[in-house]
Amino acid sequence: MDETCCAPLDGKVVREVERRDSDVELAVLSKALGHPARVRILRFVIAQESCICGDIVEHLPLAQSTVSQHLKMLKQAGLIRGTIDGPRVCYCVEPKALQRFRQLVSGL
Amino acid sequence: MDETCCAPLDGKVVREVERRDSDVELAVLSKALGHPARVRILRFVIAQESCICGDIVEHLPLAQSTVSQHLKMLKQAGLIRGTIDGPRVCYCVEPKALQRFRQLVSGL
DNA sequence: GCCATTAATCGTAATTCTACGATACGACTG
DNA sequence: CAGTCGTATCGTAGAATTACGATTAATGGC
Repeated sequence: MDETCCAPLDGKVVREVERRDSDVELAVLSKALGHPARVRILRFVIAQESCICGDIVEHLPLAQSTVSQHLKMLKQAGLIRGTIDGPRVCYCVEPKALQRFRQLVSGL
Repeated sequence: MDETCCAPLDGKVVREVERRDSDVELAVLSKALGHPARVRILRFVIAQESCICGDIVEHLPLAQSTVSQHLKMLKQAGLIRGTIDGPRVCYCVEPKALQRFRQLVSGL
């Protein structure tokens, strides 16, 4: 076995790595909300607490395909989740991700 | 005088406009932190509380011109301020903007 | 099974971002 | 006043984002 491979990291190194991870984590979440349409979508989803994609499209001055793209980005960042409900897709917020975002921003 | 011009808005309209403004406001701030390098720069500036541009460049694996670009974006979003200090530029955080960002994210 | 409905994906054009080296600019130093 | 140091800006190439219409895929009703 290679001693250096899995040797325990000291506290300083651990914190260093964690900090860099959280740089990326915060950047990913921030980027997801880096467009007004996505802020609006997220707020709408939170307000409605469960909402069908079509409702979001109606609520925004954007094409269905564009909204779908924005939803995809929010989903990839982990901020929302989409569950299939018959022929529709029901979107809802992912509270843990939102909480994590709050935590990271508060911790700045 | 045109009555419709400066007529008082009713509460509903005011809240509507405020909400849309804050969509953009949150998007602008989020976008500024939508890149790991900028998160790292902001954290560095906060940690050092006052720091020379050159120190930031040393601290990141990026060219000086790239760092300067990122600083410009953070400045344009209002998150940092740069004051000229002799031949150098001293960057520091803009606490009000940071506080506003926290407020907007908490309010989601 | 066929059709309508709903949402995702594809293709594409225009714009913006990211990174770099090179260059310009402003302010001290000798 | 010439030179140096620290930053900003310019030019540019490649990647990513944003928007749309057209198409595809999946589901439920007839």
